[in-house]
Formats: sequence, C-alpha cells, structure tokens
Amino acid sequence: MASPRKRLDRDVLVATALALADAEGLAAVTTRRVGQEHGVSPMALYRHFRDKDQILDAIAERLLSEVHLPERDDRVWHAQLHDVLTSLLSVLRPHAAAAGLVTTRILDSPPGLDLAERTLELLATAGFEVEQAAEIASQSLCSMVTLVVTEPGRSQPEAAESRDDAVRGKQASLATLSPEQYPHVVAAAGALASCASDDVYYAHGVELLVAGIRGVHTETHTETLTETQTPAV
Amino acid sequence: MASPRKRLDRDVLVATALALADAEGLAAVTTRRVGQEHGVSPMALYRHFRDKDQILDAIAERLLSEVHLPERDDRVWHAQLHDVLTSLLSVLRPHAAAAGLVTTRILDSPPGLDLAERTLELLATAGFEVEQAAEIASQSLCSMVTLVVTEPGRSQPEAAESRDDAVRGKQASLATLSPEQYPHVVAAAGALASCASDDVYYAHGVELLVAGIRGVHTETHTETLTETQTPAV
DNA sequence: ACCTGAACACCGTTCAAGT
DNA sequence: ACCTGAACACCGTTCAAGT
Repeated sequence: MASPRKRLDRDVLVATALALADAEGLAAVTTRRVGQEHGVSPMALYRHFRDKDQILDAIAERLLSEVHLPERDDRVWHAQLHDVLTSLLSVLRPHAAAAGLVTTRILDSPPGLDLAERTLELLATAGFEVEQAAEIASQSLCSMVTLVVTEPGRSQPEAAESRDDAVRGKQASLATLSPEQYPHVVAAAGALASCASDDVYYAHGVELLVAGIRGVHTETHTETLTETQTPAV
Repeated sequence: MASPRKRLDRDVLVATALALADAEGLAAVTTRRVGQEHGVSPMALYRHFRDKDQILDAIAERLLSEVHLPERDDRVWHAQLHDVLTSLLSVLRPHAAAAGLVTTRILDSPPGLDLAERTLELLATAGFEVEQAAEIASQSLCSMVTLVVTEPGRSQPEAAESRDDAVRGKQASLATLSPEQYPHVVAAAGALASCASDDVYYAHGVELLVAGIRGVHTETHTETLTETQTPAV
C-alpha cells in the first residue's frame, strides 16, 4: 500500500524523539538532535510540528496509543480497573524518561481519552458520582506515571551502564545516616534505594491504589448499610 | 546579630530561584536570571552551587524544610499519617511549578529525611514490614506532589492572568468531543477541567491514599490473626 | 576570597532564500 | 511543497583575569 508520506514522516520523527529520550533522557530530545538523526536541518521539523512542545505532546500521545485496553468482561469493576491500570503501567515502564510527559496530557489526545473514558466508565459502574469519579480517575492514571518515574533504583539513562553503582551509592549514603536520627530510613535503606523485584513493586503500587478506591467506595456507599466486617472480594 | 554572610547569600539565592519558578515557571530558573535578580553575573552563583542541578536540589530542599511535621500524639496511625501528608500538601500547593522537583529528591536532604522518617515510623507502628513500608511511604509522598502538579485548572504561570480562559478552553474542548465515543469524559468535562473546590480536591486525594494504605493493611494483617506470627520475608 | 568578561558549545525559533 | 543557512536571543559552563 502506498502510505501517505507526510503522516509517515511525522510518526517516524516521533519514534526518533522517543528513542532519544529512552537512550539519553528527555534533555536529548532537541530539534537539532532529532533533525540530525534524519540527516536534516532542525528547521525541517517545523513542517510537522508547530514548536518543540508539540513534539513532546506527540511523544505522550504515542505512548498512550500503545496502551492496549483489556476487553470488557463481567468481572467486578475493581478487577477490571486493576487491569486497565496495569496495561498503562506496562507501556510506561520501558519509557521511564518520557513517561512523565503523560501526566498533564492524558486528555489531549484520542488514545488518552480512550483510557480516561474506560476508567471513568468503570468508576461509574461502581456507582461513583461524576465529580468523584473524575478525581479518582485522574489521580489513578497519574499515580501509574509516578510509579514509573520514581521506581527505586532508577537513575538518569546517561549513567545506564552504572545503574548498579548508583543504587549502591544511594544505599551507602542512606546507610551513613545517623541511626538515632533516622532509624526507620536506615532500616529501610535497601528498599528505598532499589527494589527486590520490579514486578512486585508495580503490583503493590496498583494494589495500593485500587484498595484506596475500594475503601473510598465502601465509605461512600455503605452508609445505609450497617458497619461491615470485610467487603466481599 | 551578625549573620554568617555566606550561608545567608545561598539562602537568598535559593529564595530568588523559587520566586522565579513561582512567578514564571521552572524554565525561568536559569543561572543568568537568578544572577540578574541580584545584579550579579551568572558565574557568581558558582561560588554557592556546583552547577544548576544543585540549584534545583536546593529548591526542593527549601520546600521540604518548610514542612511543619505535626506533633506525635496518641491517635491511631492513619490519622497521624493523614496529617503528615496534609502538611506536605500545604507547603507544596503554593509552589506548583517547583513541586515536581521534590519527587526524586526526598531522600537527599535532612528535611526530606525527617519527612520520610516520620512516615516510615507511622507505618511501622501500624505493623507494616520494612519493604512494604518503604514502598508505601515513597508512593504516598510522591502522590502528594502529583496532586499538586496535576491540580485540575492549573496552567503555566506565564498564562496566570488567563487561568479562567485556560479552564474554559479545556472545558470547551472536552465538550466538543463526541458524546457517543466519550460519554463519561464529556459528562465529567467540568470536573476534569477545573475543580469545584481546591480544598475538597486535596482532601479527597489524601483520603484516597490513606484508604488504600488501610485497605492493604487489613488485607495483610487479617491473615496473621490466625497465624499469630508475621511471616518473615 | 570573591567576582567578572570573553568565549565555547549548545538551545529554540525567525526569516528570507533556495530548489 | 519542502528544505536550508544565516541569524538572533537565549542557555550552562570553562577559564583566565581582575580586585
């Protein structure tokens, strides 16, 4: 098929920008570097983007477009929400440097709107009213971004070869602290500097959030009922 | 009192940098601008900071140093945690542009360590084991930052005079969407573009988080009632 | 000890000009 | 229609020099 040239070029430029962010951090995404990667002057990009901010917008949209929303099914709403959030996480995790761009841009592109729509839909199913659903949805999606950006043991990609060094350094600096002044920080130095398993870290992050939503949910919706022990799973 | 000149100067430079961020956004914090505000060459800053990154570190530390940790009392752990998180929020809220600096720098300065220490202490009181407490603490503190950075209706401070315009614009663009494709987003347009009350927005944000921690807490600790002992991990 | 000026290698972006 | 080159107003940072 004869692909439309213009559209193709733009996508390829965005892919280059994202690859630069992955390899060398967001600071490496400059009009000059992206152009250079295509053997082209920085000004050539201005055919496809109004300004640099639009390149960053496009990176965020690209990430969101790779989210594969799970099929709707008949499981309870929070199980489905769990999977939606996990699907976002799995897309962001390989792109830690660019992930932060998503926080403020979810509602700015169709793929982000799809994600927001599904999230709001599940919260509506649960019975949340619109305002509360909006707050919860935005906090939920942004929390996934934050999990990726602050993953313990992450450092700048420039120092990628020395990730272990960075972890050891962080751990060492925390271990240096006075155990009288910061007993719990010192005790948790290992967990704060790195994490035993990335998968477990992310699983816990999603669980914490979903547990919060369920907690707020029962607070809001069981006023009529009597005080319950543990809500059914 | 004759104040130590050097220390004073550094603090005053940090205050200037923070003020610039508040007034014109983080992009306005440049060595040249900060120097200019003191009628001094950009190079004069290098007596007090190794490089620009240290200026950003110092801004984060300054913000964290303004957190006033509530006194310990005999209320249940999650009530105290709620207040700790709220005290962080109240410091960050007036400095939305700079707040994001805090996410990756909490463990890099004494005031941040104080905050982390208290948080971990409360989670230890609750009975969380060290690794889980570390994860929860970091996710909790970072969530407060995220709440501030993504507060609905926020826009760049350059456009501060037209904040209402930005909100209206956002709302209008969401209202333009197809109600068939994005029914819940369209229905929530108002809440997504702005928020009825900032105070309520933040209160809900903290509540969601604390509810999550309590949810994970009961999940983790109801099983141990039968086992009597917490299994070491 | 503290600050400066000139310089370097970068930015994003404009504009007129090339093909 | 698409791209370029030169230029502008900025960056962070170096280095040798001033006081």
